[in-house]
Amino acid sequence: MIAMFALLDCNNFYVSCERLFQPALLGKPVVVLSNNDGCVIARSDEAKALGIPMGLPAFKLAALRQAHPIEIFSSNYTLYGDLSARVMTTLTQWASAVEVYSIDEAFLDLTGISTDALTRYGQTLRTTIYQWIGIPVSIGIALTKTLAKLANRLAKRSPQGVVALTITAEINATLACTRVEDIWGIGPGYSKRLKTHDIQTALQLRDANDRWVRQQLGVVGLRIVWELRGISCLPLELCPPPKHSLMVSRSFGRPITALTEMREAVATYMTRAAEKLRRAQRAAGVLTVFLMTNRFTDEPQYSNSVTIALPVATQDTAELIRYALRGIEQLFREGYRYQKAGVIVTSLVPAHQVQTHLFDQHDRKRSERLMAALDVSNTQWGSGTVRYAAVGLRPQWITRCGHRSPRYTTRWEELVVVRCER
DNA sequence: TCTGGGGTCCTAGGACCC
DNA sequence: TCTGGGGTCCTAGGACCC
Repeated sequence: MIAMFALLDCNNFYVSCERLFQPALLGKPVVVLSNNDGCVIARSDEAKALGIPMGLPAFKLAALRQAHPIEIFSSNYTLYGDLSARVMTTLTQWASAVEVYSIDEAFLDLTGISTDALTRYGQTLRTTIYQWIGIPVSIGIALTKTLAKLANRLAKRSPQGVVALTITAEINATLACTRVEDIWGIGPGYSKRLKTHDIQTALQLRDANDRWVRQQLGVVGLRIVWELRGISCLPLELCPPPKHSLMVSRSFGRPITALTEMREAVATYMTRAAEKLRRAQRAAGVLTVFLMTNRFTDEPQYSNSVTIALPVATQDTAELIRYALRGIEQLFREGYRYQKAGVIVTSLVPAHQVQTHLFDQHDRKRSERLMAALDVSNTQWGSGTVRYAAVGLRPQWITRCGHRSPRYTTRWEELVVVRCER
């Protein structure tokens, strides 16, 4: 049986999440900003029509807002994550296999559905998602993931929101008018190289010589070419492979100059990373701490990192904070205005398979119980209810999020209030 | 004043081994 | 004088993704 893939993508996902609870925003230009309200990471169609590009620094919106009533939101990942989970859960009822590819995208296995029924199937799925959750989606269907991605691009522009790309003539026509940089997996580097060899379109790339492609773009590029030919090389990944690394890093709301504040920030990020580790049931064997000044200014620049091999892999917040602080003290130099810091944990191992050693002083059982209690408290009463003193009491450097909407679906005290008047 | 925060995979080259 | 060949592991860096 010939495999068939669908790519379902939530339209302007973050904007759609905001609109779900503020329907008055429908039809208006809306943007969502990155962490720290730094730059634009999601745009409504109306915002795109105004020429607002992805990644536009937020301060450049001010001029545009003089002329147009653009609505601005800070990122509200709690809300987006919850709505994403609802979409993904719904999908599992619709396909034999679902790969959650990102917060707003999923690949579906549609093998076995007859070719002429594919579009109808997609449309029913799309309607269901909109009725049940309220998020508009686009669906592209084709023989390979890479072609499904292209079909999805067409679907976004089609009124039905669903495109099945199964007829050879249509595939060829689509590839002929697709630029190489719009192919999934062809980034700026590869597309530049392809263009110097006068390969401009997906069709030209598909028909290129295998050996040449292998030499120019490696096996990754060759897989893409085969996928464009309709030969599936990228199977669905049904259970996400365990993570190898994990990072927590934020820009500061204002520059940090004092070590005391830097210590608080690093302890805070380390706390968050330890929580992520425990949720994933992993322990970290190596810890990297880094800091940097703002590279967009003329101020003196300094960035550096230090990597610490932990004697025993751990997921204990206190222990990790201890090493992280040691690291940051080593890195910190007076006289700079720091803009960002972060922690990366690597060499992750399953938490129950940690290799201890003879001289290990740490009471691992006690630590496990303590962390469990910490997590239960903070889940029940809100993040940061119980915390280590190192994170500080009232941080002044905290990430900006001046336009964040309520966490409508996950916090009782932030529920939507409906008033009925008679 | 103000420019995100996560991840993955592949490759080349060096160290080391037999 | 003449100095192999093949393998593994690790790391850094580059490419890509959302």
